[in-house]
Amino acid sequence: MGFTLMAVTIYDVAKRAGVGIGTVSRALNDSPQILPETKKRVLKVVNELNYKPHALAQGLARRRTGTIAVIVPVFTTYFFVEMLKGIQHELSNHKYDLILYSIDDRTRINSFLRRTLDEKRVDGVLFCSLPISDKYADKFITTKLPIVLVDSCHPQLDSISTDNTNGARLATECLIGADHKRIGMINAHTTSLPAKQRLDGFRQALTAADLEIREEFILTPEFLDDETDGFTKKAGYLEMKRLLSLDRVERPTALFIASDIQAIGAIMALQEEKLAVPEDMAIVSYDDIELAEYFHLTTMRQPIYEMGVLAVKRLLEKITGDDTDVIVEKIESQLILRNSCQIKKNDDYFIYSRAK
Amino acid sequence: MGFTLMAVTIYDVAKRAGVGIGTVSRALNDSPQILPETKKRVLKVVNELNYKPHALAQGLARRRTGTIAVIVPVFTTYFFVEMLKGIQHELSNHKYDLILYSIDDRTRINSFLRRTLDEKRVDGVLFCSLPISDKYADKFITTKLPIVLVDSCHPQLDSISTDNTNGARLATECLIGADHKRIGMINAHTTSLPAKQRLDGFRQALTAADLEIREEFILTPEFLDDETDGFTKKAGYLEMKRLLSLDRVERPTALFIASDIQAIGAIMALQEEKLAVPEDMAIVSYDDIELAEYFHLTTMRQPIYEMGVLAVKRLLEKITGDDTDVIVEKIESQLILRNSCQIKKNDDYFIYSRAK
DNA sequence: AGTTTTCATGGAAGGGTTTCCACTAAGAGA
DNA sequence: TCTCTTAGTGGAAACCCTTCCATGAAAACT
Repeated sequence: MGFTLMAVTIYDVAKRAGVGIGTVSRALNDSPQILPETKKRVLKVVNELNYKPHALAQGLARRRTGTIAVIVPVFTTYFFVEMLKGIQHELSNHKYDLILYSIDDRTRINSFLRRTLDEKRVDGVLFCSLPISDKYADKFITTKLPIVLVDSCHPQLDSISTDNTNGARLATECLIGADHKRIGMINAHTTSLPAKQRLDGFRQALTAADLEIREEFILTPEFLDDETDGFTKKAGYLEMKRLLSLDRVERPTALFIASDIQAIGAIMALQEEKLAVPEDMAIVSYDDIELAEYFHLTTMRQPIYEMGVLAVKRLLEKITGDDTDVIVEKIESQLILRNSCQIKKNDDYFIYSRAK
Repeated sequence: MGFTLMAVTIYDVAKRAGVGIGTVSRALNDSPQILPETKKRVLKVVNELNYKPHALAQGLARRRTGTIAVIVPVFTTYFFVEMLKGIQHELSNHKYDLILYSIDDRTRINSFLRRTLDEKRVDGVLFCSLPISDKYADKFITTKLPIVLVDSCHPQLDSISTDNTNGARLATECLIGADHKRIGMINAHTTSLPAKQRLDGFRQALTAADLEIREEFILTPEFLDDETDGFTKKAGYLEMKRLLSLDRVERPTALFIASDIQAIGAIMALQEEKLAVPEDMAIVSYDDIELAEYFHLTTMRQPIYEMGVLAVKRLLEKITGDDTDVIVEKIESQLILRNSCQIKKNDDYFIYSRAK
């Protein structure tokens, strides 16, 4: 069959099938405005010539591209991979392609957004784990370019995120339930919204249990690394070191740590002092990354994959029907119980061990 | 400024600047065929109207899209994340966008390739860790759509991959250097090219050291899971169990395991029998995934990030200059020495501990 | 001063679709 | 038999750019 060498267009198909180009287009796009037999004949020729519409030309004419943008911070972590998988999976059910932008410098968030808005290369945007300014939120609204925030939020935009405050409260309650009285927290920088919310939840739990909140037990990393907001192993290690410099009887017996990766750093600091988890220090953390299982961390798992799926579903709703109301969806996280926090028997927490 | 509401085109700019559309185009594309002052005036208007070329229209007219496709198997693993990071990073240096296709069913590899070929949505393809058939290799050649294989290869196509055979040989030599005589291997399915090559390297090392190759010490997972080729924790666990059913004096004292994740499964099997690494069983594995550090695995690290970078560089060369010769690049891996394989002193292996 | 070359410019053509409008032929209704 | 719908079709226009060709003016020649 040697003709496929030069691009075959809709005109070639039309000529060979003895019809007009409009008819070919109708045959291909399931238009009702076409005689079934004509359609059949056209499609036969389409197959013979192995004709495939040119995606760009289609996009230009249709004013939609069949592509969405996914903007994430540079993704080393399990978190984004899992989210991307959810997004990909759901997207592939709907014949959309995905253009991936990963941002390695937060000062350039806006330039990414502007480009996405201007170039008209995509039909919608998933904006993940990054803050969006009011100015750009507005631009998306006036331009009517659909956007859904994932693991982030803004009053005027659709978003899917987890309830960090509530999750942190649950995590802390787990420590309270194990009868700890002196409970502290290692947090990340509160410039990060999740960090701020997790702190709120921590406070709420203590208050509700009538426990004293001792500000010196709430630690925030001192050095500032813009990309990570302090969600690093090193930050956890250093803060734990700081805590351990306190006299034994004076320091907390249990800690809520804002992320697993910090918890792992903290555990290393404990190991250096030959201290055991949970006997010398009970720990509950957040995220349930892959490593958490190996460190027996009791931790809050976020349904990341599902967030990706939901975000795509919502985005496609906005793209197809022009649904204008704003839906802010909060997803509950789940406590994964492992050994880092001894808990009294007969508690009814859901016990889980990652299946593989 | 309120005019940006309806899409502003090159005609709007031309009219307002009092020039023709050709001139606007020339001003934007750094053509030498334009008077500097005219250019200045046009660019001023471009700014005033916040004009941005429509990416699709540009692509259609230029016959290139500024986008490349990256095709990977469904990516849970560190490996692909790292590779994607390398790719992204290098790509962003060159103003190219990335469309990500992740394949979750290998029987559909060809349909993905065909689509990429037909739709003309991308200027080039990076095809990662997947086999490509002769038929499609041919199609890429005749269509002249640039493609670079990463972590995979084909005689007629450009590729960047690591030297698995040599890497496996190095890994095995590490065990030989520690004076082990009964050395076995836990492999993955040899349907996977890397698995096959790692087995070759293993054999070469033993032969070169005049050690007997005992076929019963070479284990391959029995159950077949098409997506993973047996590179799983479970596969490692089961094969180690099988090995441990041998009498103690009869079984190997050291193992080369085809991947870290299998090694971790294997270690769990050892732990169940209260056996220690490396005292009861020395292990060297492959990949240096994030978990490897926590299990003190001596393992071969592949320069994955760099492979991504190199692949992009090569692909862009093929896209811009139409360089027709085929370059097959092999990258050396590096042995990361940790505790899972005791080694004699004064060996000159490069000692490394992952910096963070 | 006249002729040729060079250079900046305008705008048509082309890239490959979809969509809309105009047209025909056949079917329905009177 | 004649008119009014209606269904199916063809193709121009629109989508928005780049590129090429023609044009005219200025610069460089003779």
